[in-house]
This record gives sequence, structure tokens and C-alpha cells, in this order.
Amino acid sequence: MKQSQLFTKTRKEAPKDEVSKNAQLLIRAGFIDKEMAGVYSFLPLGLRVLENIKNIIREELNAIGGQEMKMTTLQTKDVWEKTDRWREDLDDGIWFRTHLNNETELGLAFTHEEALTKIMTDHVSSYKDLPIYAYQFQTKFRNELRAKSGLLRGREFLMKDLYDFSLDEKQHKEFYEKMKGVYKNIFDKLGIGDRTYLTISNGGTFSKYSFEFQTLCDAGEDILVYDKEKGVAVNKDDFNDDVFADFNINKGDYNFIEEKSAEVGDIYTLGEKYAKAIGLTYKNEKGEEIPVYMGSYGIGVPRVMAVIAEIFSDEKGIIWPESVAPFKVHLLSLNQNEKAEEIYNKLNEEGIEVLLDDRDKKPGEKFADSDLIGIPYRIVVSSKSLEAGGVEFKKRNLEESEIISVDDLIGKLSE
RNA sequence: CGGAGUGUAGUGUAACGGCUAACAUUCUCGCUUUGGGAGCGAGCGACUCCGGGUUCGAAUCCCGGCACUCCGACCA
Repeated sequence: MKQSQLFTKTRKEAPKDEVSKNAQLLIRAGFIDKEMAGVYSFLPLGLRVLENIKNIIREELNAIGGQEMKMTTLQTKDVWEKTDRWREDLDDGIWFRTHLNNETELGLAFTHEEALTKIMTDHVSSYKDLPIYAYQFQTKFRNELRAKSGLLRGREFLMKDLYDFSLDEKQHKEFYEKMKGVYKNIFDKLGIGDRTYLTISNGGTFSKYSFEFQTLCDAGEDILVYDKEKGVAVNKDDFNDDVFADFNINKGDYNFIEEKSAEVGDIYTLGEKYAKAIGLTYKNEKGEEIPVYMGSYGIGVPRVMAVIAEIFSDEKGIIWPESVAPFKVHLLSLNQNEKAEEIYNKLNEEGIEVLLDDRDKKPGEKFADSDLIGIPYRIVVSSKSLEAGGVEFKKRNLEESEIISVDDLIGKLSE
């Protein structure tokens, strides 16, 4: 893409109504736009990052038999009443409610267990139908009492939610364990694997414990108690004798430290609760009616994006991991648009995603913008570089640059 | 939802109760410049969040509302 065609502009200063680093950087660089507290639009660059994150998740989920679908946001109350989640006391912090013109009450879904369980009643009848792993990327609405920290806690946000529909607890548990590995792969690919911990946490209503994936991050809302060497982590809220006993943790054997972290994913066992309430059952070999055993698995996509921006940034701007970067290469033309366009075409033919800065701007501004936007590789074409024999090649996260010939560029980028 | 703070050109800031609301930046035009947000000049851009009140006079003080930020509570 040519930057002269990109409608977003960068800005030197962050708006004063944003304090969080992720929102400041993402707004300054033109990735997102704030509509209101906790509600952000994704601009072209931001959408590219979001889609890259989605694709990494999608690839991993499809590999284990996940089937992508998309449910509705608008929900009628009947199914939610069956699970007792239409309650008015859930208005604070959870429900956005609305209604049809005929006054039928509706809610904007904050999660989709009920909706999907109900759908499954039309498609599951035999043990032969199970297990099923269905997921979606869906906008969730949560009427948070206090949105905060930019993209970290929004009122409208994209979530990947996968649900497993299993024959019994055993089958569910096997999948649950498998998902721990899948999530690890996902966070590794997203570039935050080395600071993301599988974390013991409160199980909520349906089981005593659940697991979260917590990423070390100063802007996070949680406090992680963890042993880096042994890879054992517990949410500080749940760091107690009960946990030690249940997980066979002898505190003396560990070197626990505390650090702030953000919950980027969670995996829950739901058990039979939803199936029983909504009537999702199957017939086993003996013809007996058995409730389906369920689990749910979430990842907040914009939150992951925010955490990456928080972690991978310096005083000049963002430093995107290659896997999620909006483009692989930022090609800056310093008054050499003809030559630059030649290189641009060549890279595009190789399938390398390039943002070509062909704008009529001063070098300083182009450099500053490039650092702010944070594309992993920067290539400068200038009279100076051409005299030296090619183009200047620099990684965003390194100080050094080198001159390489245009012919060597492709090889260099596929290293 | 409790507490605190803040609302002034697109953005960031300034202005004692008193001149035509100032400066920087963005943007437009001209000239110069071309490796780290350059220089000179000219110009556009604000019912000072909304509504009341006090006052000869309100961006400024008071009341109400709304919005935003932070702390807390909440957070399948």
C-alpha cells in the first residue's frame, strides 16, 4: 500500500483524554479512533493488525477441529432466563438492553454460551454427533461500570470464543488439556509467549478452578504470582492455602515473585449446567438421554493488541512483532519515488507486504512516522543510499542499519 | 456505583472577574530546503462542553447536567 493513499494521519501528541500507553500510541499512529470511553474504531492499519491476530488464532483452532461460525449479538430473553442470566442485577457491568418497536425485550450479548447451546439443540441428537468444537470472532457488549486503560477494558470489543460440546467430563478434560497447548502456541506466535503464563485462578460458578493466560504487562489489572523457572503461576486473588493443597504446591520449593499482568485468555469448564438448563442432550449407545458436557475458551482480540503495543514499544513508538505487524516492510522514499516504486513492485510480486512512504514529506517526518507506526523492517531509498550501492536496511528494534543492494533485499527479508 | 480531577481551534497548551480569547502544531498558499517531525512570510480555523445564576462585565465565580481521565468497588 502507498502511504499517500492511506487516509490516516499520525500526530505528535496524544489526546489528553488518553493516559494509557496502548491507546496513546495506537491513536497517535492512526491505528484506532476513540468513539467514547471503552469504545474504539479500528482504522485501516489497526484493522490489519487485528486481522493478523485473528488469523493466527484461526489457524490454530482450525488445526484441532474448530469450526468457525458467527452468532448474533441481539438476543431475546427466553434462553437467558433458563440459565438465570437475564437478571436485572446483571445490568451493572454486564447487560446492554434494548427492545424492538413492539417492545420485545432484547439484550446485546456479552457472551454466547446460551445462544450456542440453543443452536446445538437443533444439531446434536446422538453420541455420534459429538464432540463439536465451534468458535467465532464476535463483538461482545459489556456495560462495564468503568472502561479503562484504552483497549484493555472496553464496552464493545472483539472476542474469540470457542465452545466444546463433549460426551462427558473425560472427553471434555482431554480437550481442555489440549487447549492449554493450543493457547500456548497462539501466544507464542503472537510474540508474547515468553511472558505469558498459564495461571491458576478462581473457577467461578461451575468448577472450583479455571485457568487464565496472564501476560506480564505494567498496564494490566491483575497481579500474577509466579515462578519464572518452574513456570507455575497463580492469580494473586487466588494465591492461598486451598490452591497450594489442591495443586500440590509446596511454597518452599518455589521462588514466587509478583508482577502486574493482563488476562489475555481464559479457559473454563462449564460442565452440564448449560446443557441441562437449555435441554441440550444426546442419546448414548443404550438410548439414554445424556446432557452434553461443555467448556468455553476466550481470547480478547483488541486486548491482545493493546498488550502487544504496551510491551513492544519505546519512546518513539510501537515495535510490532512480525507476525501481527500491519506490514512487513516500511519502504521510505527520500525524494526517490521512481526507484522506490520499482522496489515496491518487486516486493509485492514476492508477496511481501509493503507500506511505501511516497508522500511529499521531509525525511525527519518520515523517520518519525516510521518509528511510531512500528513496522518491523525499514528500507530507505535515497540519493545517499543509491550512491552507497543500494538501500538502507534497518530493523525497527535495532539501532544499526546497513546498506544492501536491491538484489539482496528479497533474500535479506526472508532470512 | 462511591471518591478525586479535568472540559478553551483538528491536536497540545495559555489567558488576575476587564482590550478583537493568546501561543505552538496541524492545514492552505508562496519562497527556501531535502537523512531525524527544517526555515521565512502570509492565511484558514473557537458561540471557551451544555443550561441556568451572580456581576456594569464571566473562559475565569456559583448551581445543575453531560463527557472524559484517574483511584476504588465490580469484572463467566
